[in-house]
Amino acid sequence: MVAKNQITIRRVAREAGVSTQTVSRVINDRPDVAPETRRRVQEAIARLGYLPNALARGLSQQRSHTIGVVAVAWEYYAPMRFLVGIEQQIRAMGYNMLLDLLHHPDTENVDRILYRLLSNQVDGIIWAVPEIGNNRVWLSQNSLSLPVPAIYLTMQSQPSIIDISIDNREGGRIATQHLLSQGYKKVGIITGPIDWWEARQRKEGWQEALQTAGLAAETNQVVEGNWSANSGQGCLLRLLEQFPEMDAVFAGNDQMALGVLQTAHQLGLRVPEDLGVVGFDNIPESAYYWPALTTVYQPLLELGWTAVKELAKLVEAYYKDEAAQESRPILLQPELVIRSSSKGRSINESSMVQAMDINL
Amino acid sequence: MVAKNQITIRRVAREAGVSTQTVSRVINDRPDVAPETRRRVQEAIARLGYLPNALARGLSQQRSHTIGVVAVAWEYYAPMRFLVGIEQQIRAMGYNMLLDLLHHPDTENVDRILYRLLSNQVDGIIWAVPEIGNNRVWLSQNSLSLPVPAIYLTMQSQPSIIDISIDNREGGRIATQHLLSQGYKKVGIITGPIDWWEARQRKEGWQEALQTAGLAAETNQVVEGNWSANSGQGCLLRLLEQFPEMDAVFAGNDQMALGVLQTAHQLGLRVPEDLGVVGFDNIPESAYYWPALTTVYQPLLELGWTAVKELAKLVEAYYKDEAAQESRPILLQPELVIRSSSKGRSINESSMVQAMDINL
DNA sequence: CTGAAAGCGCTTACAG
DNA sequence: CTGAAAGCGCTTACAG
Repeated sequence: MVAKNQITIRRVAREAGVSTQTVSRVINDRPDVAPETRRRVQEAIARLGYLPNALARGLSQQRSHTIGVVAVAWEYYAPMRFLVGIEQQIRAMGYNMLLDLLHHPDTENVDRILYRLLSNQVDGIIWAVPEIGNNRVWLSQNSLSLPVPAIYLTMQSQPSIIDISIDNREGGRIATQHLLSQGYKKVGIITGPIDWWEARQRKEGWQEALQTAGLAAETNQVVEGNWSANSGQGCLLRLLEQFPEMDAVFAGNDQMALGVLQTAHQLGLRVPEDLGVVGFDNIPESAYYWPALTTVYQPLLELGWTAVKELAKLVEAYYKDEAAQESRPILLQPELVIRSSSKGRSINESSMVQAMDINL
Repeated sequence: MVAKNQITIRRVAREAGVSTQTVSRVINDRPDVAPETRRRVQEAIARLGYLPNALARGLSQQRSHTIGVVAVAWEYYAPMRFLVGIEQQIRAMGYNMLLDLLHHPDTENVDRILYRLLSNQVDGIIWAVPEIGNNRVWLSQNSLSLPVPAIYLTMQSQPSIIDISIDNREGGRIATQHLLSQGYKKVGIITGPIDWWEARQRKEGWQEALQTAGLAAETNQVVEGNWSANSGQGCLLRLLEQFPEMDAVFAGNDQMALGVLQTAHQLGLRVPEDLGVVGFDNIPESAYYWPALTTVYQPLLELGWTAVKELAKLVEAYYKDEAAQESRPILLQPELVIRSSSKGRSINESSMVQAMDINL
């Protein structure tokens, strides 16, 4: 073992002429230390550049002040965005963040991840992985035996599990209703992969809006994409084929909407005059698509913040041995962002001018 | 303290009828254990669901097997992308990843971050923060006293510091040279914020390409953006004003190039006939811009992988007390991705058909 | 091949 | 207000 020459608490104690537990009291800001003693200790700490060993502290305190975060290693905007929110809040609350990324969130084995997290004695876990197919089954088998508090993001609520999600159903509903309010009548949908909970929810919202308006929501109006811009292209072509009278389309995310816009150009379809388009996510670039994209904003940072705050409550209760308070699923509300791509079938100004109004 | 009822090594030892150090030998896969003993121990571990306490192990081994990663909390593609690469490799090599995100990478105080990382006894640090303004000065004051190995990403090389970067200068050069090879002669540039090292490097590459071709690279051909699509819009307008004869523009990233494309549409400028456009990054959506964007691919995942591998070498050498091997800066090469936005001033087919060839 | 003992660097009752 | 001692759960020479 290489001597790191790390300064220990013992060294500080000797330097300040006090016992180690007095140094410990000062470090942990306890009140029961004489002012003069405290000063001497602080001075010794500063002079020696003492850095408390968090491993030792964690071992003796039986907690690490570390939160384990499991997220998805994808290049899409949303997962990365709420990861940032999570990190911000973890930082603000003084915890450390141990990060694991899943590369195959639909199938990846969860045990290995939990093993590492628990082995590192995390105080709690945030499972920021969207529900896809059966990737929640381990929960019903395991969750009760998870020895630390956990919060789950983006999933169908289950009994005795605390989850936080964006209200995707409502998002799909307001997106579709907006199209209807602009005079579009035949609204198709390009869903995300339908084994994703979020994709299904957005589709249900679309359906609800159409049915409320007394309009059809048939299977020929639906095509399933895979979130990529590329799939948006193919999906629009298929949709036009099986639903030729379509005058508007709701795409399950902004990337697919981008594919739709490009393909519309290629086909000579004018957006929004011939085809209204609405996306989902409000990625920063969507305001600069051509035409600027109407889309649904998700409070992703807030999602991350909320997750950490809720988890922290559970963790503190856990260590104080309080009864776990009644904690129920939280649903954050999305908001419609109206831009040029959905300006209706009959407008006077050219969409160009509108876009310039908005973006320049 | 709440009893977590955690199974300890002592409990396993009792269960298997051996000493704790024999259990330890089995856990750490040491050869000197009798087969039958090993079996009994493994069986006890499985039966009890024993999970080694990484904190205790770290404390006694004087190392945590954890790598501290400091990155930038931005929504841009590149920083998030190499973060994924870093995570993959950290995982593959069996380390844990302690993550800190900077929200103001240009000014943020570094001490607080280092304090937390070192306090957690990280084996090494990856500083995945781009060089901006003076945000490297702390290095010259501190680096020699950093008690653990560190690797820096995306910065101007400095003596006795190991850094890994994409060759941004070369990227700028091939982007510009490509425009020239397509027949464009008056190439403007929209740089990123010029206090960013990457922005300066890309600009130097642009300059070099023009000068090599015997063309001018004057200040009126240069405008400084801020990486956002929004700034791409304003920058194009300014550029057209101060450099009216411009027939092509090299944008410092894809988002700004997107702003250029949209503004060109709004002004009635045809891309690529009236204006060639090249971006930088090759974000996934860039293939679906209108027209599809020519851009420069950066091996970002590889950047992350390489950083971790190099750091691991240093860490292992450090713990074996070997001399730190000669380790010098690494420069990864970018690649040009040719699409429709730079197809030259005089082409026969419409750009629409070309785009369809490529994307559909 | 196996185990008793000491040690990693902290914190925690407990006593004064 | 302060300190001696024990303990957190592992691993490491050392001895046999």
